[in-house]
Amino acid sequence: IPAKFWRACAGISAKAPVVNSRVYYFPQGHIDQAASQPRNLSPLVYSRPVIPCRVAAVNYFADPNTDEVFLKILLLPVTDGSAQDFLPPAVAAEGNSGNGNGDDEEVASYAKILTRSDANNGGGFSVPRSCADLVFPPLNFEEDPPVQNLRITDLHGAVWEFRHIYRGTPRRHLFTSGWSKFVNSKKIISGDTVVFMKDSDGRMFVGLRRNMSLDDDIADGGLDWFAAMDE
Amino acid sequence: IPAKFWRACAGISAKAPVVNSRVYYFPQGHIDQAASQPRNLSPLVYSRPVIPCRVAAVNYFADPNTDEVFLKILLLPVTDGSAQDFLPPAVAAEGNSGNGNGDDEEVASYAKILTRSDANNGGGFSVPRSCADLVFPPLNFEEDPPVQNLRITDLHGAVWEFRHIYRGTPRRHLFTSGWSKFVNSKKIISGDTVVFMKDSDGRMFVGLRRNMSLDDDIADGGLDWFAAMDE
DNA sequence: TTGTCGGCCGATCGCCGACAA
DNA sequence: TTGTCGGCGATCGGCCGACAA
Repeated sequence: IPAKFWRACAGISAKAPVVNSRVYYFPQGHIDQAASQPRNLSPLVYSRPVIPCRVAAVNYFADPNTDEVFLKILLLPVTDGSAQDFLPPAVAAEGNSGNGNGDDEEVASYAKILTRSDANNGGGFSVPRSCADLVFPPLNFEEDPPVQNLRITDLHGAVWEFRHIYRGTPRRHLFTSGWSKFVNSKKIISGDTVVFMKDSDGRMFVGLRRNMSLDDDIADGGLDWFAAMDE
Repeated sequence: IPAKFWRACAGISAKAPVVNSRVYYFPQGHIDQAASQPRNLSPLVYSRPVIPCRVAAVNYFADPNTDEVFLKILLLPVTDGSAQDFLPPAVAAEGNSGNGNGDDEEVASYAKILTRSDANNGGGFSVPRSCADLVFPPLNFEEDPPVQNLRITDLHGAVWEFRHIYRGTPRRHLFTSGWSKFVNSKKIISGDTVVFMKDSDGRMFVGLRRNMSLDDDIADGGLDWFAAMDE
């Protein structure tokens, strides 16, 4: 997926490492915290607690089941001086747009944590005013009520249609038809976050951030298996 | 699963080989027709088109997803004369009741191919008269209407509850409440077959036979990878 | 005896404004 | 500005007898 969408979905606190920057890799931390055990690692990797590396590639993905975004980071150990400009072509093709692909283009985005009313009740979604202003096409307010159908693409390319209406007393923006199908299909629950995005061509996208805390479990700062080296 | 249930569900045309009988095994036929490739076979197996074998074990199973019954058959090649009474304990424990386990006990069973009304419409099931007589407890016909709740176990031990009622003009046996939940949960469609069974203790069971023919594709005689040898 | 149909009743879904935080 | 609630109309599931094959 494009890096700009990854950043919008992952949130401000998530940072992707810069390609060709140098980092420290902590094998034991990786083993402890990874959901799946890392594979294809030479036994030599475990022989030291920390390994200086160069970030050879960073690729952006969205989980096909949960829509959660994640990174694949290719690290190459640096022996401090030799052969540092060896650039493998391996991962580069897998996650499209590693970088340099329209990355300067800006993306308008708005993230909202879903309330119980958004996720469970009546099947509607209360659109925050600034979300409607920032990413959705302006309504024709001379209609009564103002209403439009939005076609929004998720991170896998599937298109979802939402009825966007401005009504009620006092007036507010709402998603009605199409919203509950989206919620049920994605198994979204209150506390999860939806991220609406619009690229410079006006195309709209939607991503998800799952609520990682039945009891505010994991701290907000990321679980890093690497740390940036001081230059 | 017990062999008696396997036989009731598989139908009259399916035949399980007799343990210790001699058969011919056709490796190429197995490879051609098997959904999954056979594993752990010595390359020697493929060196000949047909291999004389002894049936060492036959075990009865029901697919956890489709409820379809199937067999696991352990074949041992016979070298014609030597070491024929070598009996491995391998598969014997896996599918309970290989044989000899209450196999003489009789099972009343009734199989019905589901009509569109059974599978799609209104959510009811038209119980054939003889099915009700053979396997379900008799209703109290002095009630109006005669009605009872049946608790029927599937081949994985899960219990399903059906409301069995005798009503309508003219009177007929029907399943109402509980039937559609069963149909939806098992993904049953018209053309599939349900098999109702009752053991000698009056416990009732239900199995399924899926309709293997979008266009009456496969002939009725089984796909045998072995053939009985003449004695 | 039993497959299919239309009627109909109740449950659920989901769109709505009211109201208050 | 927006979260939650009760109302209520439309839709759907599913129980029913009628009727015919």
